[in-house]
Amino acid sequence: MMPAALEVLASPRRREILRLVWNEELAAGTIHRAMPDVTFGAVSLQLRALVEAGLVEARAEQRHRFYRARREAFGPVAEILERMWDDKLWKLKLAAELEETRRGPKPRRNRTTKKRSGKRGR
Amino acid sequence: MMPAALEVLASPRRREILRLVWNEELAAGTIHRAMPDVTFGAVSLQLRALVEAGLVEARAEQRHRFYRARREAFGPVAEILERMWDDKLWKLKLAAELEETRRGPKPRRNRTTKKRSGKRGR
DNA sequence: CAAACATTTTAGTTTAAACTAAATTATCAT
DNA sequence: ATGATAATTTAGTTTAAACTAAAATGTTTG
Repeated sequence: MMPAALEVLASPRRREILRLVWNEELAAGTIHRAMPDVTFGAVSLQLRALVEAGLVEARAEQRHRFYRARREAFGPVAEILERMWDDKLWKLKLAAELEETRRGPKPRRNRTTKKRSGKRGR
Repeated sequence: MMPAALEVLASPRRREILRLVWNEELAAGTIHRAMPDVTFGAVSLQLRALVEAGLVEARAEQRHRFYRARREAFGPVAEILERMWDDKLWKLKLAAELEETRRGPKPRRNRTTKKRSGKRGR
């Protein structure tokens, strides 16, 4: 548990993702489907932050990338998080925080990355 | 330990303050003197955040206000923090983070709140 | 190879956090 | 009251986080 991890855990959005990949490995797309209020891109960026902090692992398989929590990396914090997720009151609190904490542009509607032409090589 | 506390712990500055008032009660001014790179006002605001999160208690005595950590409120996190503070490597990390994390206007120099006229009633 | 799918990356926008400077409040001493 | 000291509060500034939209990357399938 390094100081950086505390920063990562501060975000309700990242905690929400963490909860999803706590007990099972999930593909990025599956994680995104569980939080339709943000774009796929946003989820991908948060997943990156979690991986860089060493809290989550990624595994590529075919077109998918599967993510799961590295529970060993949490130490005593694992307990705190699990208790939070079990507690109904805290579930409500998380919902409220996600509402509040939404940053970036004002809420719009349909949240998948929109394709357009699809040309241009690098 | 509520979700809000995780947010509060995310700030290196607040963790620095917390460390100071972990084992002893200190006046706001004493705390500020220990971190001369920020103004008294900035310290006061962070103290407020810590008190509002229930992590720190304040006691008024004469012209002073004494602050101390409410260690009961930390649960398993207390251990994490104490280990962080004991660890020499983490001490270096904290210094680096404080350097990095300095927000607000670019660094200037002398950091006490400057007085001016001092009139004007409310 | 093109098209579809799964995901990441980039560039730019909005919002909130951490801060500063100054003003204000509060207490004590003269 | 006036002044000195201790701290808080307010208003405004800067920076970084969370996000969006679009483009890019990589993989599988026809």
